[in-house]
Amino acid sequence: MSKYQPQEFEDKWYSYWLQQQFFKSVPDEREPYTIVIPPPNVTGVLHMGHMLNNTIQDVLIRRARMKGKNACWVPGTDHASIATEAKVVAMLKEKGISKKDLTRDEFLKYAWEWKEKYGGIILEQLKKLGASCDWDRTAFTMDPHMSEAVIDTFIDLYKKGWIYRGVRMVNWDPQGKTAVSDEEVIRKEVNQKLYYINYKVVGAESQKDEKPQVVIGDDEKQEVISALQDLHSDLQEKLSDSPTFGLSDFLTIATTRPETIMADSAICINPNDERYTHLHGKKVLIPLIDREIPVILDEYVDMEFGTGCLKVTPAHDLNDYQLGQKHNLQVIDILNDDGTLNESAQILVGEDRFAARKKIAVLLEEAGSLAKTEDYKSQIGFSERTDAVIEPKLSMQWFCKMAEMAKPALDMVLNGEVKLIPEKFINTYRHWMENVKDWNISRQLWWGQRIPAWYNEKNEWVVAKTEEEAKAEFGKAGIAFTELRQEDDVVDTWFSSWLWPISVFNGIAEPDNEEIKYYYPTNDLVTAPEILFFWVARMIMAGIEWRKEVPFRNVYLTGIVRDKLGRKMSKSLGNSPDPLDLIEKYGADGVRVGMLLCSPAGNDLMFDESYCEQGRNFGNKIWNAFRLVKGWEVDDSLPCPNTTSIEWFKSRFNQALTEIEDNFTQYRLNEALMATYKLVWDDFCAWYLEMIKPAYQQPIDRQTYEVTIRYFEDILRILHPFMPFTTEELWHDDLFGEREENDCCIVAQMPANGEVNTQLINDIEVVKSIIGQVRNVRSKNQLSPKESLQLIGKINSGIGYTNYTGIIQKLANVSELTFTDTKVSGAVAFMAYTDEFFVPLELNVDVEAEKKRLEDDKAYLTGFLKKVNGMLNNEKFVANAKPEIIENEHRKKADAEAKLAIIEASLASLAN
RNA sequence: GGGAGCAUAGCUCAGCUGGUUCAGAGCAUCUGCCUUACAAGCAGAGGGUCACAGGUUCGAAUCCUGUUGCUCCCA
Repeated sequence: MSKYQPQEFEDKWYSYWLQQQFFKSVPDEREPYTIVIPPPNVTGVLHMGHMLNNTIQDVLIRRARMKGKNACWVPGTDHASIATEAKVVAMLKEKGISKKDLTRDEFLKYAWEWKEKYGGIILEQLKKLGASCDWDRTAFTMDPHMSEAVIDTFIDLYKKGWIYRGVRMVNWDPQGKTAVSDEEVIRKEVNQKLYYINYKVVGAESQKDEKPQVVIGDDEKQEVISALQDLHSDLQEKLSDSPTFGLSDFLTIATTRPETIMADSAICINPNDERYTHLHGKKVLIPLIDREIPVILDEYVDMEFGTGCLKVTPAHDLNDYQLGQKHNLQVIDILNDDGTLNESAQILVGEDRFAARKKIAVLLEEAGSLAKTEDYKSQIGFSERTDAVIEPKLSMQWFCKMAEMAKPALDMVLNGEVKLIPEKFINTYRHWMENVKDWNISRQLWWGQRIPAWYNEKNEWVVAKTEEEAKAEFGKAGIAFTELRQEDDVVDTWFSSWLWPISVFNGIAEPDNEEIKYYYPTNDLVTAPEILFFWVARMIMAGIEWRKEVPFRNVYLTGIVRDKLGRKMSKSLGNSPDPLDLIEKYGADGVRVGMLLCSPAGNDLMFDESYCEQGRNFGNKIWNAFRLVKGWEVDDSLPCPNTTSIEWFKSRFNQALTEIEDNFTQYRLNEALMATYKLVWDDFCAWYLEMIKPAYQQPIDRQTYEVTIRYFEDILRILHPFMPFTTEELWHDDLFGEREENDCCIVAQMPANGEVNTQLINDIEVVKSIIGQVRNVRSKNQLSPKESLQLIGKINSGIGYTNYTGIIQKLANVSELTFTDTKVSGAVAFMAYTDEFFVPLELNVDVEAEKKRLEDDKAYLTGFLKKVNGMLNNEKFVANAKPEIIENEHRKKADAEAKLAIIEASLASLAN
């Protein structure tokens, strides 16, 4: 056997598993265990987030398979309408083809070609990781039956009155030329400028020097009046710096978007704003285009912000839109779908919104209407898909009502039908579900499921699955038509992926089919918290709506993969390693282990390549342990000297098994892995193998050999979910004898729980401590490990050392272990538990150092005892603490007193 | 601005509903070893006022309040 080179056997075993159809699942008598993959974007390539996510899913699915469940992991991709359409448009552009010149069908043909060519890349990459998906089930959100489910559910919701159509302010992506949902808008803080712009007040040529008209008939109030007039003058003076107040024939607004002034419908001020009472009922002129707009009053305006005058642009701002609705303002849309200015703007027509912003600032400056500019930071929305700045835009869209569906979906999480792991996400979930807004489901794209709505020439419309049915609907309603036109928009991709756990089993069209009944609800969903609302919440809604049952029992929310500096790994930052390079470098098993080592559930993980290195080193350790065992010759005439070691490891193994099981139950995969890691590395390799290992080139007895091979096989089983390739490779070594074609680690049964001899485990802990201390004596006295020592024990505990002398002698290199009832003088002494041990050395023992060590121990124990006694003498403690805790304190006291007595005795003997 | 969460060794994290002198694991670091399974290793060692300040309690990393710092979500 050669060095550990995992790359040499990974592909071989993956092909073998495929060939043996081990990933394939068909309904049978066994209990199902099902995971549907969060379908990666069809345009995507594997990134570290996928690596983490799919490693976890594969660990879960492999473990379930080995526990005798019918494990089914359904893979697939989603069609990612915006991202894919953008890719296809870009590809066509390179070929010199413009989307505008294509018909819908022609475009879709190109899109499908693109999808067939590139759409499967990410799934191929998952195979490198070892993902044991049932590839025969690979689904795509635009597969015919998946699309049909989307259309059917659309119609169903429409009939329930939960889908409606209306003009709304939507998040417009001018680059993707489509609306996107609120959840697809990413807010970022951006440095901007705040432009202060003067609007001329109509019919207010020269109020500047006028004193306020005060009409009071009472002469006696004259004093008050002149005082008021003085106050006014003072104010004028004080505020003369401010453009707002200097000229009462202008008002000044502050805006970050000067290019939209041509779309203004009003200026709004707060009625309580005393600075502006003179403007009530007035009209102003928009600079540059001189269109007259009213000044309106609304308490919505924040008097503190800017100048307190708000330009109202209903077509281009959500809040302004609402204000406009309230005050019946005109809506003037000056932007084209691509973000350029249209004819309604009158000026700068055809310019891009950002170019227009710069130019209009110059124009305003020249016209003397720009009072000043200031730097300003604010939150701007960006499209998740194209990163274009989102433009609030009014348009006709399709919406799905959420309130009715949100309620039961919330309840299912609150009552534990669906568990979120970690639980902290329940709060976030609840908050969102209680404040859920209607879902804009239409997208102005071609790639996706086309909305099944049909229009006649007058734009009257019906919702129907086919044109024929639509015609029938028109007929039924008695509405005339000559020709029907289908809605151009498609539905949001999430409107198909929310059906994913149902539609991959064709559960919408055939709700009673065998597969959906067997596999649904699925068991675990593993996904990122970012899409808790986008996707998870909506899948729960859809599940309840169409299956009357939640789609999964547990949602394991992974963290975000960040780099060492805590930055999210992303392509644009270039701080993400290529997962395939990592696999090449450390092996798939090493990367899998590396990912899991640093991924506590729900917390972000600070990924570093060194974790993969640790994973690879672990693989190497296992590999070499195997080489050791493989190299042994068996001599059948030898008796078995290792019964204690053999029994000890069995107990330790069973103990660890429980611990691992427990960690899995709580989805603490990193801890399950660490428990496995320590069992294998520390207990098996460092202790057990060392205990039983025959001397160099010596044979081993039959019994130890056979047992150890069985242990090794069990170890491969528990390691398999984490390290599938290495374990499968070793599984097939002829050390284990001939194996049937389908006898593979991947389908082996997980070891069952067994008995744990706690006494033995505790004893061995003491034995380990003895071994450690003998080694210490050696290194402190600069003795070679090869030099064997004598060891004498004075046993005060009840531990029966006869079973352990062999182990101690072997691992501590002790030539002779004897026992005595009296202290041994002139030897190095140490304690293990309450037993004393002496190592007689040729050289002089440093009595002073020995004394100091004992004094230190004594001081420690005295302090310890003092504390324990303090507690036991404290009436309140005895009165309040639980009995078992008090009992424990008594035991601590007894232990400490026993040790102390021994130390005292040692000190006394040293004094002689 | 509203809400949630986090703060423990150089790093990544355990530490459950207070109770061993409770402060722990892995990695990293340091020291000594190429001891024929493994230097991708072996044998040892060091390292923390559990963010800060109060409080509750016989007892606080753990519960409460405030402060600071960071993160996320929503507006």
